[in-house]
Amino acid sequence: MRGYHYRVLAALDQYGSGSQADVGREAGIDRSDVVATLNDLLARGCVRRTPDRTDRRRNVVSITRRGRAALERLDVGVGRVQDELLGALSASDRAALIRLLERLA
Amino acid sequence: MRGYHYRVLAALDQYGSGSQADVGREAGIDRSDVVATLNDLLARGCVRRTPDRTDRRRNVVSITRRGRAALERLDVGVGRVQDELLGALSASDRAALIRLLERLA
DNA sequence: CGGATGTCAGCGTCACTGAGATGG
DNA sequence: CCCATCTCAGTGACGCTGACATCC
Repeated sequence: MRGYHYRVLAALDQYGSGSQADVGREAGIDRSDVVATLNDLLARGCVRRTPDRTDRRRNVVSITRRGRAALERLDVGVGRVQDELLGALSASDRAALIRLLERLA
Repeated sequence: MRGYHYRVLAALDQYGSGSQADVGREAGIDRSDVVATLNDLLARGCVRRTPDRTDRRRNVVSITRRGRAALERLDVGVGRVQDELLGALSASDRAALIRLLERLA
């Protein structure tokens, strides 16, 4: 899986089901790229895509049990990489860096 | 111009002339990509590429007057973008962020 | 011989644009 | 009518790999 898959799964986990456009906005991914990413995740059984009957333009996307399990594994990996990347920093330095970056964001 | 062009010009300005492999190492760019980047810069008259007579495997790359002028214009633009990006931070916050990032690097 | 250099072709990822069809 | 949504095709930038010929 790539960054796009991780971001989509994380967005679905955090914000719950939504239209593809919603997912794109939450994950910071262009609508065009959401399509292909969801196709991949669908092939892996990580998400569901069901037409919205109240608004026939939309698909409602939701995360599956497999998707949640995959997300947990990815979180572990991301945490490990993050610890390695930030290994040179103390806990308070790490917090300071995150605070500064959040202000930029 | 793209990031690669900027990084090559900046490396030549900082470290002086060198082989293409040197430039790549200084700018953090793969040897393969250095070739195409130098071709572009050559077409713009920003660099020179001359065979090294003491080591016939090498080309010696150096920055031209045009290249230095281009680099100065790019520096201005980068500075403006940087000020905009970091606008939310005080001077001391900015210094703190840079120090933390340098430790990661 | 091992190792460095320059070059080329190709691939994967992220990010964006433009267009079209459908529907609110 | 305007606007949102989903989809597709294409492009650019960055970064990397593998291969090859050449030369130290």
